[in-house]
Amino acid sequence: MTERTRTAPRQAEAERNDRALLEAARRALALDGAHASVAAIASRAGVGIGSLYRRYRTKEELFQRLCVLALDHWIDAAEQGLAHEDPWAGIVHHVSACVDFGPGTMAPIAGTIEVTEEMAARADRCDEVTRALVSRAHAAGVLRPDVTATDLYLLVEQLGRSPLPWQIADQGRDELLGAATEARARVVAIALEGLRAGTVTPLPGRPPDAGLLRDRWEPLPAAG
Amino acid sequence: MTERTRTAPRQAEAERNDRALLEAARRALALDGAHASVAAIASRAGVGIGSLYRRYRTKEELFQRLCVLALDHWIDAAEQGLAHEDPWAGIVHHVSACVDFGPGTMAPIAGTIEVTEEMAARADRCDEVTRALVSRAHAAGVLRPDVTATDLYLLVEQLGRSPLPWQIADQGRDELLGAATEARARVVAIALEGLRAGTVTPLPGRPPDAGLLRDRWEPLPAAG
DNA sequence: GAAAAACGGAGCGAAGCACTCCGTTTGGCA
DNA sequence: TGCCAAACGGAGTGCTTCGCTCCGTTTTTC
Repeated sequence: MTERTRTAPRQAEAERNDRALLEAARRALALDGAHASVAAIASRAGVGIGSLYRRYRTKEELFQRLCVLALDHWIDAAEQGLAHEDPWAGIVHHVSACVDFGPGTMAPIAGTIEVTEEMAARADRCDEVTRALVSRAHAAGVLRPDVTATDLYLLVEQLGRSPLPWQIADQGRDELLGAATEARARVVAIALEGLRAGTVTPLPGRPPDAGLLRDRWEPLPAAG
Repeated sequence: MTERTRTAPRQAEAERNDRALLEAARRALALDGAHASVAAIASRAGVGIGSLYRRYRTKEELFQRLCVLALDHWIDAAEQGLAHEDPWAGIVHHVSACVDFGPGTMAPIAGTIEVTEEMAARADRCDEVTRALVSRAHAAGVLRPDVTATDLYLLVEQLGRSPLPWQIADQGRDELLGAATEARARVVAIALEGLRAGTVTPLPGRPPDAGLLRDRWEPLPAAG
């Protein structure tokens, strides 16, 4: 098959624009949460509003797509972690990769958009793969035994919500961007160290229920 | 002086309202960042908009007051930490107390309000007292030596930005609120464990510059 | 029962929102 | 070279939400 994968230049631009849009949406969401506006996203991506709406029929559709990508990223990071021979290195890889993408960024829009089947399926797979990562590390004795997969999720969500790098980028203080990213990496390293086995102080309270993370996404039953 | 501190009932209500306003503002800021609206704050506090504006001439003034309170809280927590005999317990107390109040909540409005002298003075004192807490722990050998005061600040800011409890409260899922708070405490405990001396992996990169935290608050020099 | 003080919220002009519509630009092809 | 389809950017639209003012009401005091 001598299939020519020649991409038309206009089509290539469209693809670049799509990537820029999703990246911009991710940043806007990290900075402004649920109040992120389509105008801000398009402008940040260097793309006209018209082009945004040619690709996504509504703002909600764009956000849903972004959620799918974030979940995919999470799954990939976990699978790559499982591919590591060293279970501890697997955890480290997973957490670091997730924090960089920032799945916690999606949390603020929980409950404001409809959960598609695509999203739900990805979320299930997330649970699966994360639990596998955690139990392998538990079995190897490298992860503190009282940490659950839900604990890990919350930690990653928390660490990924650092607005500092994006805030600095948004303010145009580019000379500080490297320093901000480095600083965040240090915080992640500290937290990772706290996950290691061999600690003395047990975690407080009961292990968190996984439903805690899911329920946010369901529409509210009724108003009081 | 037999000064009668009898408080008029109407004056007591005013005080209660003020407290409710500040608490509501804190929550609104945690949930909506810089987009938090005065209407939402007043409504959440169960107070009329008119009453809000009788106490604070502008939204900015309210936020400035809130920043002062947050900085005071930070300072108090550090001083109480220093009062502990055990340097490690001091760190733990400081971090836990700060996360509960959530000074990281103020980060999103950095650069959108003018920094008053009151705020600047408090910020200086914060630096001072935090550095004291950290160096005492370093001297005692209980805090990992490569952690700086700025690292600690970033960690606390990060941990304090957990939106989960407030998000759940906002959605009216009160039955989950306790679980959410407990879950957050576990994450904090994990991070604290990572601060302990005796860890093997050194922190990546160079120690962060303190200016990283300050520059956000200064108005931008000019638009590109 | 009148003055003072604190209250809640309707209303205002301005700003911001999601989204539509359309004139322009670009590359492929006869 | 001229024409068409495709992708483009952004002004315009109706509507919501914003910060804030203004005012009628309620409560306390004397």
